[in-house]
This record gives sequence, structure tokens and C-alpha cells, in this order.
Amino acid sequence: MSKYRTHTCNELRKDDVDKKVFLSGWINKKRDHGNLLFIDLRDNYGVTQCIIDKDNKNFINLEKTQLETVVKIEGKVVARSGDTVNKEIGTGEIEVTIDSYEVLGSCKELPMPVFSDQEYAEEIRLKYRFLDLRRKKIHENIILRSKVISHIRNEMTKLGFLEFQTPILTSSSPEGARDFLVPSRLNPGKFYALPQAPQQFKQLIMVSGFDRYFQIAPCFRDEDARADRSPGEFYQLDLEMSFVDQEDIFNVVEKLMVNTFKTFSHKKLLSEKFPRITYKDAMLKYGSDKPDLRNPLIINDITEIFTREDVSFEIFKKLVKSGSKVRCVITKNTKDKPRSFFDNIDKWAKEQGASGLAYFTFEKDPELSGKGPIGKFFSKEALFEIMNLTNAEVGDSIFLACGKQNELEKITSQARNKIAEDLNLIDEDVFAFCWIVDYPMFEKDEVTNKIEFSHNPFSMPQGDLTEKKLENPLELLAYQYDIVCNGIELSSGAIRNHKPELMYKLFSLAGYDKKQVDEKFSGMINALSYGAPPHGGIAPGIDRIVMLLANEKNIREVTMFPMNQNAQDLMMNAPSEVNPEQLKELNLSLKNKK
RNA sequence: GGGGGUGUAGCUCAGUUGGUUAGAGCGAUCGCCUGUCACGCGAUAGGUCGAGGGUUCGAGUCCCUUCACUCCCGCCA
Repeated sequence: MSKYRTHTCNELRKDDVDKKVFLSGWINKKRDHGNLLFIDLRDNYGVTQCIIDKDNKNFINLEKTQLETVVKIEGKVVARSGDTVNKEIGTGEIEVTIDSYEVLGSCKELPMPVFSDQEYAEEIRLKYRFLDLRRKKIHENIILRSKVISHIRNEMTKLGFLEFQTPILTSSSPEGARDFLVPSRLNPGKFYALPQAPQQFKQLIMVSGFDRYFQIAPCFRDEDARADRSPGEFYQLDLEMSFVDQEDIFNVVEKLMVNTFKTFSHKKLLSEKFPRITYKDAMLKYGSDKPDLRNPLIINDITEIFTREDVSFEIFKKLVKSGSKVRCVITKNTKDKPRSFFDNIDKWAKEQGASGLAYFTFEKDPELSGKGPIGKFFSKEALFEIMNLTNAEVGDSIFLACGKQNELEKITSQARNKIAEDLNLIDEDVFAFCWIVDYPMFEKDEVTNKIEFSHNPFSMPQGDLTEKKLENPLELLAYQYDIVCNGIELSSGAIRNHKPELMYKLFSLAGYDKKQVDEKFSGMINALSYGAPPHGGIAPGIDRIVMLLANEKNIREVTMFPMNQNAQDLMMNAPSEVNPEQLKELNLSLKNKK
């Protein structure tokens, strides 16, 4: 028996009445009636009401003890009378009458209350994270995270995957995000980089013949934060398999995701077989490669309408002539929505930096007509053709935007979300997964006009790669895929290119010569030359999975010790200055601060 | 790097058109209270209104600058 407790604070029930017990925990809440004192004692497992009255010599001192003091209580379990039972807590049918107590850890005046469902400023929560983490919601989130990770480990092991660790100090790679660098003492002037992902290592594990690998892998990227993106570091379920094609990966991961989400959430899955959407389709229909499929709205291209004689909306017609496109979102049965609904969306679009969203409603009274600011510019026949192209019906409304393709994708994608939100079209009780497939291998940088890898340079291109096909690199698709859930990118993966000759060719298209490839990817390219199996993998983001399961909008709610938006740890004071000796050892000197 | 929001007591917030000595709840301290579970009642302490500058007879409130936090854009193979 523990010297501190016979039971946890969520253990005692009616059957335990009359037992002498020790409980240890934090004073969650006191209710002081002057001659009678209730204490809610809290630990990781729950809360037990303890009670003491003025006849006990300890009463006076206990009455004055601060909340969040850690105490050991010795007492007896008694049943509560019917009207004093608390159904909210597991131990609500009993209470513990206190005989004596001992302070195990005293507590200063609290900078933030632990017992409260109030929202606190992020700054104080992060500075006193150890207090914040005592609070119910986030405490449970962190426990959920632990359970999800254990579950995934078990499942992966059952599926025959082996868990390996890969180096944290590694080399900087030229593609991808900004690296975190670590100076090398033994190699003056040289730097390690923290891995953005164990990408090359996991491929080397396959080349080493281990067949199936996984790891709950820390990844480090020095990029700016978002609500769903921690600055600095995050975790991936990194996995890789040999002798597989795309289908084999999809099978394994789809099962794992369905299993995990069913185990840890009561929300429905929109589809257990994840729909597959090509990158091209996604960009057209949703304006994004991470569409929220809970949102029923779909984007249509109706550029051709603006080449018709019987359409007189000259602004758009002129733009279309000079190469712009027109895309639209249809909202069902919105003819009776107030003018303010439409104008708000137009105003919102202007705030997003677009030139606004034109709109009108399809009406029939008795002739088909467009009602709204620009409705009059379309003939009956043109309206009919739009309805044809977009599956719109009388009573529906249409929001239109005109511009260059990438501007259009951006604004229509945002508009799709905004309108669905305004019309309350999103079912919050659903997880909608999909695969995004057939990513292009390369894309053109708009500023430099250079051809660059659009995703991962190690991905296998699709199809027979004759010299002719390589002449049009922008047409090349890759065996590259993402999992998206509720509009959040959960993972990306690929079948890898395991053929060094092909690798050199692809890198040369992106402007790297053989020598550069040999230098930058020496480990990889060398290994692929000594008998590499076909292989592929994926890396679902652990933090985002837990965020979805915990129903949180912010990744810090499922991260134990997160940094703030400026990548500072307010509790540990990181990053911090170092002393001159340390710098000297590392052969570093600092420029004078401005 | 850019745009939006926020910043008032230890914590969460209110503060009207610029007008007397800046308020409330929780927490703290003190007192009363034997069945509460957000216990109740009374009192006390607690303020560089983020900082600096300006306009004004007068600024928490208006203007400028700046800082912090946050959301978004850029960025994130």
C-alpha cells in the first residue's frame, strides 16, 4: 500500500462505506460554511468530496489552506443522504469525513485559477502551463493524445510494422521548409539541421531491407505558426513499406484511420471508403487541395458563358477575352434571403482582397430571369445554360468571380467556406475524409518562372517515362497523395522514386545537375544504386489527428508544452541567450543587435 | 514581411458623446454561517487603464508611434 493513498480520488463507491482511507490530491474547491467545511479533493482520476466540522482540531487550519495545495487526507468513507448525492461525479454517492490531514505541497497565491471553465489569455496559460494542464478539458485532451498514440503503436505493430528511431541531428536539405540549424563544435563552420521529417532515413530503412517501418517522429520546421500548425515542432506517424503500390498504402492507412477515429470519437464518418479526388478536380471543384467535404457547395467554371452574344456583363466579358476565367458557387433555394446576406458576402470578398463577388438569383415569374444587381445582363437562354452547367434550379442563387486561375481558386475556395458557414451547411458531427491523388510532379514558380518540384522530389512519376514525356515536365503526374479530413491536411505521402537514373533526370528538370544531386542527397542516391526495393509511404500528422478527435480548433489545446506564435516557450524561456564561452566553443560570433 | 482583433485589479470582464474620486464577479485578507457541490452574507486591500508622444480646460475614451498576445496572408518539398 502506498504511504500516500489507499485509493485515488475517483475510486470510492457506496461499497466502500465505513472504510478507513487515505487520499492524496489537490484542493480543487472549498465550500466553507463556518462550522462545516467541504473540500473537493482532485487527482488525475477524479474528485472526491471530503468534509470536516469545527469539532475536529484540524478544522481551523484546513479552513485556511489555499486552493491547489497538495494534501494527504486520512478519514472514513460515509454514504451521502439521498438529497445530497452528486450525480455529476463518480464518487458522488459517498464522501470522506476527515480525521486528520497533512500538507504535502503548499501553494502560493495562484496567478490563474485552476477551478474555472473560463477562457484565459494564451500568454498566462503558457507561462503557467503546469497549472493550465491541471484543468479538466486540457488535462483530458493530453490523456486522449497519449491513448491515441498507444492505440496507433499497437495497431502498427499488429500490422507487422517495426518501430525505429532516426537521427535528430542530421543534414540540411535544399528542398522544403526553413531548417533549424545546430552548429557543430567539432566541425567549425558546419551545421547540423533538425529533420523536417525522417524522409531520407525511412527510405534508407527500406533499402536496408526492413520491409515495414513506422515511428511517432518529431519533425522540425522553422516556419510561421497557424492555429493548426505549431511553430517549430510537431509529430508525424511516419511510415514506409517495401514492394507496394499506392493501393497497398491506401488499404493500410485507410483502415488505421477508420479504426482510430471510430475508437476515439462518436462522430460519424461520412464514408469509410475515402473518396479519391484528383488534385486537378479538387482545385476546380473546391479551389483547394484540402477541401472540407462536409461542405456541399461546389465550384463550377462558367467562363464559356461570357463569350456569348446574349450576355452583356461587359466587365467580365472583357476580362475573359484577355484570358481570365469565371467560376461560381451556387447556393440552393436562397431566393428569399435578405439583400444583406448577399451584400455581406460581397463585402467580405472585398476584405479578402478580391474585387468582390457578383451575384444574382434565378427566378421565374413567369419568364426565367436573373434577379439581383447583375441579373439583367443575362438573357433567358444564357441563364438556362448556366443552370445546365451548374445544376442550379429556380430559386437558387449564384456568386461569381472573375480572374486568373490561381486568384480564382483562392477566392472561390474561401467563398465556399464563408457561404457554407453563413448558411450553416456544415455538419459538425461528421468526419469527412478523402484522398487527394495525382499531384503534379512539377510546378512553375510564378515569380522566377523556374520549374520546381511541387511536392516531394523523391516521388515516383506516373506512366512510362519516355524522353518525349519529360519534355513537358508540367504535365507529369506523381504517385503522390494526401489525406484530408474536414478541410485539414492530415498527411501526405508518395510512392518513391527508387531508380537513381530517373532521379537524376527529374532533378535536372528542376535545375540540379548530377554533381549537385550527389552532394545534396549523397546518402539517398548512393543507397538507391545498390539494389533498392520499390517502396512508398505516408506520414499522418499526430497533432492534427488528436485535434480533430478532441474537437479542438487549435493545435496548442492538444500539445502539452507548446510555444507561442513567436516560437517562444514562455515557461522555460526558450530561446535564450547563451554565454560567450559557448559561442566561442562553437566558433560563432554574434552581429551587434540593432 | 503584410493585414485584422485584443490589451483596464492576481484572473475574467464592464466602462455611454471626452467630464466629479475608474467599477463588477472570481481570487486574496478579515468577520458571520453545520449539507454545500459555481454554497451564501458582510467588510478590507488590490490600478503606470500595455508603453511613449500628441490634441484638449479636461483623455481609459480621440490622433500618432510603439510593444505584447492572437487570427489570417506570405511561408509550410
